[in-house]
Amino acid sequence: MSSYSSETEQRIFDSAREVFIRDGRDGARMEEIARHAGINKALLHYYFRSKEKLYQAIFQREFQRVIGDLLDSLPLDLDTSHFLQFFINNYINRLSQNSHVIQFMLWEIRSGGENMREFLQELFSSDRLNFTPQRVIEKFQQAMKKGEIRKTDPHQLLLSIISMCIYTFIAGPIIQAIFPEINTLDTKFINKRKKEIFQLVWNGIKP
Amino acid sequence: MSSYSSETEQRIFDSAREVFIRDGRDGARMEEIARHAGINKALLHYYFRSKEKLYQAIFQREFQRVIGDLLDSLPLDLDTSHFLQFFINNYINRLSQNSHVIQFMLWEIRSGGENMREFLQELFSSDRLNFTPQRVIEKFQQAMKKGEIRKTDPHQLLLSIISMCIYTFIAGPIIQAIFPEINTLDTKFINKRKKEIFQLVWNGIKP
DNA sequence: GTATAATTAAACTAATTAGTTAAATTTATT
DNA sequence: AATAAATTTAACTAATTAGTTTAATTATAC
Repeated sequence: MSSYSSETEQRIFDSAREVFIRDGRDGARMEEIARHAGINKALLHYYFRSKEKLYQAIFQREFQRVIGDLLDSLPLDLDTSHFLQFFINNYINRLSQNSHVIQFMLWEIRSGGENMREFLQELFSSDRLNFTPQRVIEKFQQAMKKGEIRKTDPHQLLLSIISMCIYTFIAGPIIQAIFPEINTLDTKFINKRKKEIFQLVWNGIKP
Repeated sequence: MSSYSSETEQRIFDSAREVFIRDGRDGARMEEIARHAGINKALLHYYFRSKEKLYQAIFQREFQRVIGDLLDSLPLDLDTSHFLQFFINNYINRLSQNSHVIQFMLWEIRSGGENMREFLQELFSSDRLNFTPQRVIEKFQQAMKKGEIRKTDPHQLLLSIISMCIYTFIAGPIIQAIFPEINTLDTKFINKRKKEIFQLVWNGIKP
Protein backbone atom coordinates (compact mmCIF):
# COMPACT_ATOMS: atom_id res chain seq x y z
CA MET A 1 0.00 0.00 0.00
CA SER A 2 1.48 3.35 -1.00
CA SER A 3 2.06 6.14 1.47
CA TYR A 4 -0.39 8.10 -0.67
CA SER A 5 -3.30 5.79 -0.05
CA SER A 6 -2.58 5.15 3.64
CA GLU A 7 -2.61 8.91 4.15
CA THR A 8 -6.13 8.93 2.74
CA GLU A 9 -7.05 6.02 4.97
CA GLN A 10 -5.78 7.96 7.97
CA ARG A 11 -7.80 11.00 6.95
CA ILE A 12 -10.89 8.80 6.67
CA PHE A 13 -10.25 7.38 10.13
CA ASP A 14 -9.86 10.82 11.67
CA SER A 15 -12.91 12.25 9.94
CA ALA A 16 -15.10 9.25 10.66
CA ARG A 17 -14.10 9.36 14.30
CA GLU A 18 -15.03 13.02 14.57
CA VAL A 19 -18.36 12.64 12.76
CA PHE A 20 -19.34 9.47 14.61
CA ILE A 21 -18.59 11.15 17.92
CA ARG A 22 -20.49 14.28 16.99
CA ASP A 23 -23.54 12.72 15.33
CA GLY A 24 -23.67 9.18 16.70
CA ARG A 25 -23.72 5.85 15.00
CA ASP A 26 -27.05 6.47 13.26
CA GLY A 27 -26.79 10.21 12.89
CA ALA A 28 -23.45 10.14 11.07
CA ARG A 29 -23.68 10.49 7.28
CA MET A 30 -21.29 8.82 4.91
CA GLU A 31 -21.35 11.85 2.63
CA GLU A 32 -20.41 14.07 5.56
CA ILE A 33 -17.52 11.81 6.55
CA ALA A 34 -16.25 11.87 2.96
CA ARG A 35 -16.61 15.64 2.69
CA HIS A 36 -14.83 16.06 6.00
CA ALA A 37 -11.95 13.88 4.78
CA GLY A 38 -11.70 15.89 1.58
CA ILE A 39 -12.74 12.98 -0.62
CA ASN A 40 -16.01 11.82 -2.14
CA LYS A 41 -18.49 9.14 -1.25
CA ALA A 42 -17.37 6.72 -3.95
CA LEU A 43 -13.84 6.68 -2.59
CA LEU A 44 -15.07 6.25 0.94
CA HIS A 45 -16.86 3.08 -0.11
CA TYR A 46 -13.75 2.11 -2.05
CA TYR A 47 -11.86 2.01 1.28
CA PHE A 48 -14.58 0.74 3.61
CA ARG A 49 -17.29 -1.38 2.14
CA SER A 50 -20.06 -0.16 4.42
CA LYS A 51 -20.93 2.29 7.16
CA GLU A 52 -21.19 -0.58 9.62
CA LYS A 53 -17.67 -1.81 8.85
CA LEU A 54 -16.31 1.71 9.15
CA TYR A 55 -18.00 2.21 12.51
CA GLN A 56 -16.70 -1.08 13.86
CA ALA A 57 -13.18 -0.21 12.78
CA ILE A 58 -13.29 3.19 14.48
CA PHE A 59 -14.93 1.90 17.65
CA GLN A 60 -12.53 -0.97 18.19
CA ARG A 61 -9.48 1.14 17.42
CA GLU A 62 -10.38 3.89 19.87
CA PHE A 63 -11.65 1.61 22.57
CA GLN A 64 -8.63 -0.63 22.52
CA ARG A 65 -6.27 2.33 22.55
CA VAL A 66 -7.82 3.99 25.58
CA ILE A 67 -8.75 0.93 27.63
CA GLY A 68 -5.46 -0.76 26.83
CA ASP A 69 -3.38 2.25 27.85
CA LEU A 70 -5.49 2.69 30.94
CA LEU A 71 -4.72 -0.77 32.25
CA ASP A 72 -1.20 -1.13 30.89
CA SER A 73 0.00 1.97 32.69
CA LEU A 74 -0.89 0.66 36.15
CA PRO A 75 2.15 0.10 38.37
CA LEU A 76 2.26 -3.24 40.14
CA ASP A 77 4.72 -2.36 42.87
CA LEU A 78 2.96 0.51 44.68
CA ASP A 79 1.45 0.08 48.14
CA THR A 80 -2.32 0.12 48.36
CA SER A 81 -2.77 3.77 49.16
CA HIS A 82 -0.53 4.97 46.36
CA PHE A 83 -1.91 2.41 43.95
CA LEU A 84 -5.40 3.70 44.64
CA GLN A 85 -4.29 7.26 44.18
CA PHE A 86 -2.55 6.37 40.92
CA PHE A 87 -5.53 4.38 39.70
CA ILE A 88 -7.96 7.24 40.30
CA ASN A 89 -5.70 9.92 38.81
CA ASN A 90 -4.89 7.77 35.83
CA TYR A 91 -8.50 6.79 35.17
CA ILE A 92 -9.78 10.35 35.35
CA ASN A 93 -6.89 11.78 33.31
CA ARG A 94 -7.39 9.36 30.47
CA LEU A 95 -11.15 9.75 30.48
CA SER A 96 -10.96 13.53 30.44
CA GLN A 97 -8.50 13.38 27.55
CA ASN A 98 -10.59 10.82 25.65
CA SER A 99 -14.13 11.68 26.58
CA HIS A 100 -15.35 10.61 23.12
CA VAL A 101 -14.68 7.01 24.11
CA ILE A 102 -17.44 7.39 26.68
CA GLN A 103 -19.78 8.38 23.87
CA PHE A 104 -18.87 5.21 21.99
CA MET A 105 -19.46 3.24 25.16
CA LEU A 106 -22.90 4.74 25.67
CA TRP A 107 -23.96 3.98 22.09
CA GLU A 108 -22.81 0.43 22.47
CA ILE A 109 -24.71 0.05 25.73
CA ARG A 110 -27.80 1.47 24.09
CA SER A 111 -27.66 -1.13 21.36
CA GLY A 112 -27.47 -3.95 23.88
CA GLY A 113 -23.73 -4.05 24.45
CA GLU A 114 -23.22 -7.24 22.44
CA ASN A 115 -20.36 -5.81 20.39
CA MET A 116 -18.60 -4.61 23.47
CA ARG A 117 -19.06 -7.83 25.36
CA GLU A 118 -17.35 -9.75 22.57
CA PHE A 119 -14.63 -7.17 22.22
CA LEU A 120 -13.81 -6.93 25.93
CA GLN A 121 -13.84 -10.67 26.49
CA GLU A 122 -11.45 -11.10 23.59
CA LEU A 123 -9.22 -8.29 24.86
CA PHE A 124 -9.00 -9.52 28.45
CA SER A 125 -8.47 -13.15 27.57
CA SER A 126 -5.69 -12.29 25.10
CA ASP A 127 -2.11 -11.64 26.10
CA ARG A 128 -2.09 -8.10 24.77
CA LEU A 129 -2.41 -6.51 28.23
CA ASN A 130 -0.09 -6.90 31.18
CA PHE A 131 -2.84 -5.76 33.55
CA THR A 132 -6.49 -6.83 33.67
CA PRO A 133 -9.44 -5.90 35.89
CA GLN A 134 -9.02 -9.30 37.51
CA ARG A 135 -5.54 -8.32 38.65
CA VAL A 136 -6.88 -5.18 40.29
CA ILE A 137 -9.31 -7.40 42.20
CA GLU A 138 -6.43 -9.62 43.29
CA LYS A 139 -4.44 -6.62 44.45
CA PHE A 140 -7.35 -5.59 46.66
CA GLN A 141 -7.65 -9.12 48.03
CA GLN A 142 -3.97 -9.21 48.91
CA ALA A 143 -4.25 -5.85 50.66
CA MET A 144 -7.12 -7.24 52.74
CA LYS A 145 -5.14 -10.32 53.70
CA LYS A 146 -2.21 -8.15 54.77
CA GLY A 147 -4.63 -6.03 56.81
CA GLU A 148 -3.83 -2.86 54.87
CA ILE A 149 -7.52 -2.30 54.22
CA ARG A 150 -10.62 -3.62 55.92
CA LYS A 151 -12.41 -6.68 54.58
CA THR A 152 -14.95 -5.87 51.93
CA ASP A 153 -16.13 -7.19 48.57
CA PRO A 154 -13.34 -6.31 46.09
CA HIS A 155 -15.67 -6.28 43.08
CA GLN A 156 -17.98 -3.86 44.82
CA LEU A 157 -15.05 -1.69 45.78
CA LEU A 158 -13.72 -1.55 42.22
CA LEU A 159 -17.21 -0.79 40.92
CA SER A 160 -17.55 2.06 43.40
CA ILE A 161 -14.24 3.59 42.40
CA ILE A 162 -14.91 3.33 38.68
CA SER A 163 -18.42 4.73 39.16
CA MET A 164 -17.09 7.82 40.89
CA CYS A 165 -14.36 8.34 38.31
CA ILE A 166 -16.53 7.99 35.24
CA TYR A 167 -19.94 9.36 36.17
CA THR A 168 -19.16 13.06 35.98
CA PHE A 169 -17.96 12.52 32.41
CA ILE A 170 -21.13 10.68 31.49
CA ALA A 171 -23.56 13.02 33.14
CA GLY A 172 -21.85 16.38 32.70
CA PRO A 173 -24.89 18.10 31.16
CA ILE A 174 -27.20 16.89 33.94
CA ILE A 175 -24.85 17.88 36.72
CA GLN A 176 -24.48 21.34 35.26
CA ALA A 177 -28.25 21.62 34.90
CA ILE A 178 -28.74 20.85 38.60
CA PHE A 179 -25.72 22.74 39.92
CA PRO A 180 -24.88 25.57 37.52
CA GLU A 181 -21.91 26.50 39.68
CA ILE A 182 -20.16 23.24 38.72
CA ASN A 183 -18.26 22.98 35.45
CA THR A 184 -17.43 19.31 35.03
CA LEU A 185 -14.85 20.00 32.33
CA ASP A 186 -12.88 22.54 34.35
CA THR A 187 -9.38 21.38 35.31
CA LYS A 188 -9.83 22.72 38.82
CA PHE A 189 -13.00 20.70 39.29
CA ILE A 190 -11.42 17.58 37.82
CA ASN A 191 -8.41 17.81 40.12
CA LYS A 192 -10.62 18.33 43.13
CA ARG A 193 -12.70 15.35 42.04
CA LYS A 194 -9.58 13.14 42.05
CA LYS A 195 -8.68 14.17 45.58
CA GLU A 196 -12.20 13.80 46.94
CA ILE A 197 -12.67 10.35 45.47
CA PHE A 198 -9.39 9.18 46.90
CA GLN A 199 -10.13 10.59 50.34
CA LEU A 200 -13.61 9.10 50.46
CA VAL A 201 -12.39 5.69 49.34
CA TRP A 202 -9.29 5.63 51.48
CA ASN A 203 -11.10 6.75 54.61
CA GLY A 204 -13.80 4.27 53.71
CA ILE A 205 -11.58 1.22 53.51
CA LYS A 206 -8.57 1.78 55.73
CA PRO A 207 -8.79 -0.44 58.78
CA MET B 1 -62.60 14.92 26.25
CA SER B 2 -64.49 11.65 26.27
CA SER B 3 -63.33 8.64 28.25
CA TYR B 4 -63.16 6.87 24.90
CA SER B 5 -60.53 9.16 23.44
CA SER B 6 -58.45 9.47 26.61
CA GLU B 7 -58.26 5.69 26.69
CA THR B 8 -56.72 5.82 23.23
CA GLU B 9 -54.36 8.54 24.35
CA GLN B 10 -53.26 6.39 27.24
CA ARG B 11 -52.66 3.45 24.92
CA ILE B 12 -50.55 5.70 22.70
CA PHE B 13 -48.54 6.85 25.71
CA ASP B 14 -47.88 3.32 26.86
CA SER B 15 -46.95 2.04 23.43
CA ALA B 16 -44.77 5.01 22.58
CA ARG B 17 -42.95 4.65 25.87
CA GLU B 18 -42.25 1.00 25.18
CA VAL B 19 -41.09 1.54 21.60
CA PHE B 20 -38.98 4.59 22.42
CA ILE B 21 -37.26 2.69 25.20
CA ARG B 22 -36.67 -0.35 23.04
CA ASP B 23 -35.57 1.36 19.82
CA GLY B 24 -34.41 4.79 20.91
CA ARG B 25 -35.43 8.24 19.86
CA ASP B 26 -34.30 7.79 16.24
CA GLY B 27 -34.88 4.08 15.95
CA ALA B 28 -38.52 4.22 16.99
CA ARG B 29 -41.02 4.12 14.11
CA MET B 30 -44.33 5.93 14.18
CA GLU B 31 -45.98 3.06 12.32
CA GLU B 32 -44.69 0.63 14.94
CA ILE B 33 -46.00 2.79 17.79
CA ALA B 34 -49.41 2.96 16.12
CA ARG B 35 -49.51 -0.77 15.45
CA HIS B 36 -48.47 -1.43 19.03
CA ALA B 37 -51.30 0.78 20.29
CA GLY B 38 -53.80 -0.99 18.02
CA ILE B 39 -54.49 2.10 15.93
CA ASN B 40 -53.21 3.40 12.60
CA LYS B 41 -50.67 6.03 11.70
CA ALA B 42 -53.23 8.65 10.73
CA LEU B 43 -54.80 8.53 14.17
CA LEU B 44 -51.43 8.72 15.83
CA HIS B 45 -50.75 11.98 14.03
CA TYR B 46 -54.28 13.05 14.89
CA TYR B 47 -53.33 12.88 18.59
CA PHE B 48 -49.69 14.00 18.41
CA ARG B 49 -48.71 16.26 15.59
CA SER B 50 -45.19 14.91 15.21
CA LYS B 51 -42.77 12.28 16.42
CA GLU B 52 -40.76 14.98 18.16
CA LYS B 53 -43.79 16.21 20.13
CA LEU B 54 -44.68 12.65 21.09
CA TYR B 55 -41.15 11.95 22.28
CA GLN B 56 -41.04 15.13 24.33
CA ALA B 57 -44.34 14.27 25.98
CA ILE B 58 -43.19 10.77 26.91
CA PHE B 59 -39.77 11.89 28.11
CA GLN B 60 -41.04 14.69 30.34
CA ARG B 61 -43.82 12.56 31.79
CA GLU B 62 -41.53 9.69 32.76
CA PHE B 63 -38.68 11.85 33.92
CA GLN B 64 -40.83 14.02 36.13
CA ARG B 65 -42.57 11.01 37.64
CA VAL B 66 -39.38 9.21 38.63
CA ILE B 67 -37.21 12.19 39.59
CA GLY B 68 -40.09 13.85 41.42
CA ASP B 69 -40.93 10.75 43.43
CA LEU B 70 -37.26 10.19 44.15
CA LEU B 71 -36.85 13.58 45.79
CA ASP B 72 -40.29 13.92 47.30
CA SER B 73 -39.97 10.72 49.26
CA LEU B 74 -36.88 11.87 51.18
CA PRO B 75 -37.48 12.27 54.92
CA LEU B 76 -36.23 15.49 56.44
CA ASP B 77 -36.11 14.40 60.03
CA LEU B 78 -33.65 11.50 59.97
CA ASP B 79 -30.15 11.77 61.41
CA THR B 80 -27.32 11.82 58.90
CA SER B 81 -26.50 8.12 58.97
CA HIS B 82 -30.09 7.03 58.49
CA PHE B 83 -30.73 9.74 55.94
CA LEU B 84 -27.78 8.49 53.92
CA GLN B 85 -28.98 4.94 54.19
CA PHE B 86 -32.47 5.95 53.14
CA PHE B 87 -31.16 8.06 50.27
CA ILE B 88 -29.07 5.23 48.85
CA ASN B 89 -31.78 2.58 49.24
CA ASN B 90 -34.40 4.86 47.79
CA TYR B 91 -32.26 5.95 44.85
CA ILE B 92 -31.30 2.40 43.90
CA ASN B 93 -34.80 1.03 44.40
CA ARG B 94 -36.38 3.60 42.14
CA LEU B 95 -33.72 3.30 39.48
CA SER B 96 -33.95 -0.48 39.41
CA GLN B 97 -37.72 -0.23 39.08
CA ASN B 98 -37.51 2.44 36.38
CA SER B 99 -34.36 1.60 34.51
CA HIS B 100 -35.90 2.89 31.28
CA VAL B 101 -35.59 6.41 32.62
CA ILE B 102 -31.83 5.95 32.51
CA GLN B 103 -32.15 5.15 28.82
CA PHE B 104 -34.03 8.40 28.28
CA MET B 105 -31.36 10.21 30.23
CA LEU B 106 -28.57 8.76 28.11
CA TRP B 107 -30.30 9.73 24.86
CA GLU B 108 -30.76 13.24 26.12
CA ILE B 109 -27.13 13.47 27.13
CA ARG B 110 -26.10 12.20 23.73
CA SER B 111 -28.02 14.95 22.02
CA GLY B 112 -26.35 17.63 24.10
CA GLY B 113 -28.64 17.64 27.13
CA GLU B 114 -30.30 20.90 26.22
CA ASN B 115 -33.83 19.53 26.67
CA MET B 116 -32.96 18.14 30.04
CA ARG B 117 -31.24 21.29 31.23
CA GLU B 118 -34.38 23.29 30.52
CA PHE B 119 -36.62 20.68 32.05
CA LEU B 120 -34.62 20.24 35.27
CA GLN B 121 -34.13 23.93 35.83
CA GLU B 122 -37.85 24.47 35.47
CA LEU B 123 -38.62 21.53 37.79
CA PHE B 124 -36.23 22.58 40.56
CA SER B 125 -37.15 26.24 40.50
CA SER B 126 -40.88 25.45 40.63
CA ASP B 127 -42.77 24.68 43.82
CA ARG B 128 -43.79 21.22 42.71
CA LEU B 129 -41.18 19.46 44.86
CA ASN B 130 -40.75 19.64 48.60
CA PHE B 131 -37.16 18.44 48.29
CA THR B 132 -34.45 19.57 45.88
CA PRO B 133 -30.81 18.60 45.35
CA GLN B 134 -29.90 21.90 46.98
CA ARG B 135 -31.62 20.79 50.18
CA VAL B 136 -29.58 17.59 50.24
CA ILE B 137 -26.45 19.75 50.01
CA GLU B 138 -27.71 21.87 52.91
CA LYS B 139 -28.38 18.77 54.99
CA PHE B 140 -24.78 17.69 54.46
CA GLN B 141 -23.53 21.15 55.42
CA GLN B 142 -25.55 21.11 58.63
CA ALA B 143 -24.19 17.67 59.49
CA MET B 144 -20.66 19.02 59.04
CA LYS B 145 -21.36 22.00 61.27
CA LYS B 146 -22.72 19.71 63.95
CA GLY B 147 -19.61 17.56 63.63
CA GLU B 148 -21.59 14.47 62.64
CA ILE B 149 -19.42 14.02 59.57
CA ARG B 150 -15.99 15.33 58.67
CA LYS B 151 -15.60 18.49 56.64
CA THR B 152 -15.67 17.86 52.91
CA ASP B 153 -17.14 19.38 49.75
CA PRO B 154 -20.88 18.56 49.91
CA HIS B 155 -21.34 18.74 46.12
CA GLN B 156 -18.51 16.28 45.61
CA LEU B 157 -19.98 14.02 48.25
CA LEU B 158 -23.41 14.01 46.66
CA LEU B 159 -21.86 13.40 43.23
CA SER B 160 -19.96 10.44 44.63
CA ILE B 161 -23.04 8.88 46.15
CA ILE B 162 -25.16 9.35 43.04
CA SER B 163 -22.33 8.00 40.86
CA MET B 164 -22.15 4.80 42.87
CA CYS B 165 -25.91 4.36 42.91
CA ILE B 166 -26.51 4.91 39.21
CA TYR B 167 -23.45 3.57 37.41
CA THR B 168 -24.21 -0.15 37.65
CA PHE B 169 -27.55 0.55 35.98
CA ILE B 170 -25.90 2.49 33.18
CA ALA B 171 -23.05 0.12 32.54
CA GLY B 172 -24.65 -3.24 33.25
CA PRO B 173 -23.59 -4.79 29.94
CA ILE B 174 -19.97 -3.69 30.36
CA ILE B 175 -19.73 -4.87 33.95
CA GLN B 176 -21.09 -8.26 32.99
CA ALA B 177 -18.64 -8.45 30.08
CA ILE B 178 -15.69 -7.84 32.40
CA PHE B 179 -16.96 -9.86 35.37
CA PRO B 180 -19.30 -12.58 34.10
CA GLU B 181 -19.94 -13.69 37.68
CA ILE B 182 -21.79 -10.44 38.39
CA ASN B 183 -25.44 -10.05 37.41
CA THR B 184 -26.24 -6.38 37.86
CA LEU B 185 -30.00 -6.99 37.71
CA ASP B 186 -30.04 -9.66 40.40
CA THR B 187 -31.85 -8.62 43.59
CA LYS B 188 -29.10 -10.11 45.72
CA PHE B 189 -26.45 -8.05 43.93
CA ILE B 190 -28.55 -4.90 44.15
CA ASN B 191 -29.09 -5.32 47.87
CA LYS B 192 -25.43 -5.94 48.44
CA ARG B 193 -24.62 -2.87 46.38
CA LYS B 194 -26.80 -0.72 48.67
CA LYS B 195 -25.00 -1.95 51.77
CA GLU B 196 -21.52 -1.58 50.29
CA ILE B 197 -22.15 1.96 49.09
CA PHE B 198 -23.47 2.99 52.47
CA GLN B 199 -20.56 1.42 54.33
CA LEU B 200 -17.95 2.98 52.06
CA VAL B 201 -19.54 6.41 52.29
CA TRP B 202 -20.25 6.29 55.99
CA ASN B 203 -16.78 5.06 56.88
CA GLY B 204 -15.43 7.63 54.46
CA ILE B 205 -17.10 10.65 56.04
CA LYS B 206 -17.70 9.91 59.70
CA PRO B 207 -15.35 11.98 61.83
C1' DG C 1 -81.83 11.83 14.32
C1' DT C 2 -78.48 14.83 13.39
C1' DA C 3 -74.22 16.98 14.15
C1' DT C 4 -69.67 16.25 15.90
C1' DA C 5 -65.67 13.71 17.12
C1' DA C 6 -63.02 9.51 16.65
C1' DT C 7 -61.23 6.12 13.67
C1' DT C 8 -59.94 3.48 9.52
C1' DA C 9 -58.02 2.55 4.97
C1' DA C 10 -55.08 3.26 1.49
C1' DA C 11 -52.69 5.74 -1.46
C1' DC C 12 -49.61 9.49 -1.77
C1' DT C 13 -45.65 13.11 -1.22
C1' DA C 14 -41.33 14.44 -0.15
C1' DA C 15 -37.14 13.96 1.82
C1' DT C 16 -33.27 11.36 3.16
C1' DT C 17 -29.57 8.34 2.54
C1' DA C 18 -26.63 3.94 1.90
C1' DG C 19 -24.67 1.97 -1.61
C1' DT C 20 -23.68 1.25 -6.89
C1' DT C 21 -22.06 2.08 -11.41
C1' DA C 22 -19.43 3.44 -15.25
C1' DA C 23 -16.60 6.54 -17.51
C1' DA C 24 -13.09 9.91 -17.14
C1' DT C 25 -8.98 11.82 -14.89
C1' DT C 26 -5.08 12.02 -12.04
C1' DT C 27 -1.19 10.02 -9.70
C1' DA C 28 2.29 6.53 -8.76
C1' DT C 29 5.18 2.61 -10.35
C1' DT C 30 8.34 0.37 -13.29
C1' DA D 1 5.72 5.60 -22.25
C1' DA D 2 2.92 2.10 -20.47
C1' DT D 3 0.55 0.05 -16.77
C1' DA D 4 -1.90 -0.10 -12.61
C1' DA D 5 -3.88 2.12 -8.64
C1' DA D 6 -6.19 6.05 -6.72
C1' DT D 7 -9.63 9.43 -7.25
C1' DT D 8 -13.43 12.20 -9.21
C1' DT D 9 -17.94 13.12 -11.20
C1' DA D 10 -22.46 12.64 -11.48
C1' DA D 11 -26.19 10.20 -12.12
C1' DC D 12 -28.68 6.32 -10.45
C1' DT D 13 -31.19 2.59 -7.50
C1' DA D 14 -33.58 1.08 -3.80
C1' DA D 15 -35.19 1.34 0.59
C1' DT D 16 -36.96 3.75 4.38
C1' DT D 17 -39.96 6.72 6.69
C1' DA D 18 -42.41 11.07 8.58
C1' DG D 19 -46.18 13.23 7.57
C1' DT D 20 -50.53 14.32 4.49
C1' DT D 21 -54.77 13.74 2.24
C1' DT D 22 -59.29 12.28 1.22
C1' DA D 23 -63.20 9.62 1.56
C1' DA D 24 -65.61 6.45 4.11
C1' DT D 25 -67.11 4.51 8.64
C1' DT D 26 -68.18 4.25 13.44
C1' DA D 27 -69.14 5.98 17.91
C1' DT D 28 -70.74 9.90 21.08
C1' DA D 29 -73.31 13.73 22.39
C1' DC D 30 -77.20 16.70 22.28
